[in-house]
Amino acid sequence: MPSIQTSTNAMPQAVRSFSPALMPGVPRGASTSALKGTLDDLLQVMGADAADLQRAANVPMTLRRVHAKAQLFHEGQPSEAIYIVRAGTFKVYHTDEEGYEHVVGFPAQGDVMALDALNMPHHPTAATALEESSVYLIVRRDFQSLCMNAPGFSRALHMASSRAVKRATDLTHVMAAVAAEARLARFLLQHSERMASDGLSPRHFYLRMGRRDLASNLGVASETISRSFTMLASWGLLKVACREVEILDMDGLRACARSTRRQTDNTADEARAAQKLTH
Amino acid sequence: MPSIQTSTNAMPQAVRSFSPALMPGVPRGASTSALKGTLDDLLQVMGADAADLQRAANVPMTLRRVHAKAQLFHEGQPSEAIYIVRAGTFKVYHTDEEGYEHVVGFPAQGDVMALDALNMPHHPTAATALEESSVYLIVRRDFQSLCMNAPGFSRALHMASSRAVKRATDLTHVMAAVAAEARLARFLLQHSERMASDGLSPRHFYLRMGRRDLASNLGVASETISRSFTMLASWGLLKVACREVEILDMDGLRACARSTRRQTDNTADEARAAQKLTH
DNA sequence: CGGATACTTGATGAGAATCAACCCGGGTGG
DNA sequence: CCACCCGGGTTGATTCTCATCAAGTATCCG
Repeated sequence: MPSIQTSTNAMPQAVRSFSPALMPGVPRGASTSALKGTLDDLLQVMGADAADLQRAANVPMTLRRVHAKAQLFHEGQPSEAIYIVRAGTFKVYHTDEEGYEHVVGFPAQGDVMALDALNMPHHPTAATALEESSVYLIVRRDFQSLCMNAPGFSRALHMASSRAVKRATDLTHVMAAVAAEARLARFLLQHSERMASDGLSPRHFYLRMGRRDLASNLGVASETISRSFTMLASWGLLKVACREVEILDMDGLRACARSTRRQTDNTADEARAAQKLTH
Repeated sequence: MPSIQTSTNAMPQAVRSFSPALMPGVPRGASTSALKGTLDDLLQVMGADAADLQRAANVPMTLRRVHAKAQLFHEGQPSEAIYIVRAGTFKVYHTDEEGYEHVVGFPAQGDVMALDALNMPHHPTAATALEESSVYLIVRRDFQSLCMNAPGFSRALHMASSRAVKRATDLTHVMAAVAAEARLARFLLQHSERMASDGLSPRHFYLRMGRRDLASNLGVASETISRSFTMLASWGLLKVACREVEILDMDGLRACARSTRRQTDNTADEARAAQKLTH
């Protein structure tokens, strides 16, 4: 396993013991460590399988640090690279002609950004870091040669593309729910699954994005997100303190997320009943 | 340029002269022609650039015919292949636990299906043909060797993945619009652009999907789609006869699509005004 | 012709967008 | 140190769109 020294390298494994004061997490420790990356570390971050990993050469790769609230690339900028998140979280968004910005996703560790700009001259979206982050940067020229020479990279990229398509599709599933609480519930469940697959606690986590960005991502008003949070909390499904979320009743949350169409009386009671009996 | 004999091979170039009776298009002509495909034809369908095309070998590829309303793969089925649309149109959808089916997209010529199943054991979605169609089928084993040996294929696949991500993102943009007419307008505009990029008329086309599927894709009720169609038509933006759509005022339609937030009076008047002055 | 399916149109109720006020923590500057 | 502002978050009141139910029309297929 390759070792890399980066201040934002490892997520805190013990999530349940984080202190809210630490969470904004801007300059924890000295941020002066030089950033060095290797191809095999990149492949590992991307989730390549073992066969590809051991074939990977130990060539250096450029690892760029992105400060909180800094933007990695902006919309309309000529697209000359793709970015793989090494650590941290981003928000990818598109601002339409009226200035309204629609958040497309929140890429985190292992996600590839700007994939959609590969066959376009300009970026269709912008990306800003929600916290201290670092990304592998692969410019077009290196991209070509890597696909040719590094056997595992092309495969890993295909897999990452596959995940990206899956993610975007999942987002449409979230937005397909008409009820606001259902959308939020689906989002939280997806986030929970992602946490679990990253080896973190699936029931207790800290959201890196604000209500506004979350609302934009889910396609509702930010006030509605606020209300939905208090709704879910009042039903005993979760406990929420600003951006810190603890899921109390996973099955109840799933039941709430299931209701594609509106819950008139029966389905609402069913959801509440499900939450009652599991509790 | 490779030549392939398939009854559904070429889209009718003269779109403005199609007759509605022909459109359901079920068994137009003898459907007995043997299906043969080649790698370079596949690459051309996928939109590979010239450099890759001339390097492509003329190896045979399996081309599968899919009848209208037949399903190419169903949800939960073990994923063993990807599919590239050679001709026709599909609907890709996901049915949730309540039986409600959410249409994720309408892949057409050159689109790759089941990309999201590449890194999963089972298909997360199902696909059924909306008309007589044909697809290139690439099983996992061939997929691996193709990526290794055919230099252009891996590149073409990366480009196709890029487009797929872009498509999915665009869908979220469509669904982000709150007003139903805006969603429909955005969908029609995207469809128009796609028509144009396929060399067909961007102002006059025939929708292959029903209101129900369209509504599901856009995240609204089918009745609302119906109403939105009549709304847009009554504003003089387009002329619609069942599934045949003719865009009369492209700029007006764009103005309608722009309104992210609801149009109270002024924006509605603006849209109508824009439509007036262009007409 | 009968049944089914697709599409349209109408009436009604409910949920959410919008406007607005308020609370709170953190930063800034006096 | 306090006053102040500011952005983020919560909550309330009101308007309005859309989902839903329902009925009607048209079209296709057997």
